[in-house]
Amino acid sequence: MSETATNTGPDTCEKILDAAESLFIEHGFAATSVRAIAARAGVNLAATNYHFGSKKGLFAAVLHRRIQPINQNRLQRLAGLQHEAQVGKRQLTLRSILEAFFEPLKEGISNPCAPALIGRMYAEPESLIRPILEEEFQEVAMKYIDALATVMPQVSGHDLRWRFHFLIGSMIHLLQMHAPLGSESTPESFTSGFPHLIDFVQSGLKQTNNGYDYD
Amino acid sequence: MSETATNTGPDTCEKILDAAESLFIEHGFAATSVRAIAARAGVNLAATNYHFGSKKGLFAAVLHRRIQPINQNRLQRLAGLQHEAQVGKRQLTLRSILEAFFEPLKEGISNPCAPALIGRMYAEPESLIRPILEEEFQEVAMKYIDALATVMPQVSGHDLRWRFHFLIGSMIHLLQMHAPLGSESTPESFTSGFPHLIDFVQSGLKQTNNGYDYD
DNA sequence: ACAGGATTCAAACAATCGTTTGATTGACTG
DNA sequence: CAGTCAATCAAACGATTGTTTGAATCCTGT
Repeated sequence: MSETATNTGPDTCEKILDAAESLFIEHGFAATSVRAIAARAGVNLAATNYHFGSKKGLFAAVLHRRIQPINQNRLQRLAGLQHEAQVGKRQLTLRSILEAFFEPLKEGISNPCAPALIGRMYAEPESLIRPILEEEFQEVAMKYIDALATVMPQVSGHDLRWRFHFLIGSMIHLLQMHAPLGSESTPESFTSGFPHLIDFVQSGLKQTNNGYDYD
Repeated sequence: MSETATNTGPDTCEKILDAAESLFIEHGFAATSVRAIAARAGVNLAATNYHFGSKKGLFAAVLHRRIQPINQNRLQRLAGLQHEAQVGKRQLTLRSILEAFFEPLKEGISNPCAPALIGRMYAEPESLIRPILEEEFQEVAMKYIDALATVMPQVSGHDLRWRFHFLIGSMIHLLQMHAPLGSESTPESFTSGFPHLIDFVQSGLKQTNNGYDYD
């Protein structure tokens, strides 16, 4: 993995990462060939194996480049919220936690296709993404579930984990932009669906169903 | 596609479908070879192309075999509910609609891996599954959204479609059994997560957030 | 200017891919 | 029994797969 980036213009590694990213989003991991990646990147076929070891290594690198800053942002925001709550400046709320979790997806990311990439990631076979997912995501999930537990003390840890699970599912489905059946899958449909996502999962997490009111 | 099933034992077509199904679930479409399918099915390599035309044709057949009875069950149940409501026997409720939509997934299906297959389906590239999805799913989605609209008249059609979209996402995430991070992915985790799914999406659909109560 | 490590290159590696072919089998019909 | 058609078979088709090789080239530090 090259560390020298003194030259102007995109580094070879970055060119490969960019090309691989777009192709993985489009066709998935297995259906994307290393040759197609090298061709789109405009580099030699052997460059991929030289810089990333293997096709799987490249896949992990592509994911890490996008997920890392998002999760770092998530942790920073959550820590900020918890600090504000501790000094009594502003109390921790469910919605503030959800916004801290979701908004890093749509802002600050250099490339707007980062959400699409994360959506596609969940579409790969478990054997491929499970190790990556545990490595990249475990800390964030744990800390956010803990934070949710503090604002929803009446919900058991077991139930809360399930609800968080469906939160992820709703998010992934928006990121994959399996558009609402019939409508178009545009980049804007992600940002426009964003408020709906927050409202949906907020209600799902709270679950104010009183048990008798089922209509 | 053979129609003669006078012999005892599984038909060649069924053996291929069973083998393909398990392999598609395990590795996805692109990462599953026709040779691996034929080997697991115990049939000749050429049998797949003979009976299903192509690998894609086999994929569509595998999906159709599982989705068709589920969606038929969904439509029957919904029609039954609407009939009961029309004759005043029992009024239509949100939960009854949700149960009519979800329960066909876990019952009556000959093979318990049908849910897993549907989960995997959504993991394939759009270009592959979009036509299948529109063909198999459009009617059910439309009718259920209409039914939801009658029990939630205060929600606009636009909002309702988004909420239904997240309902699907939550369901898919459970079907794919991307287990709650760290825990095991077992067939039982699907049935045990089922009530949580219904509770979650029921709250998400209703959205009793009053706008001021955010904690 | 020169040595030396990092990078790029064309070419080839063995393996596997989806699909097709043409012969062979088996069961049923006339 | 002869004839017919669907089904199965071994074998091969050309194309593409991920990866490796060894020489050529670039860039840096002395």
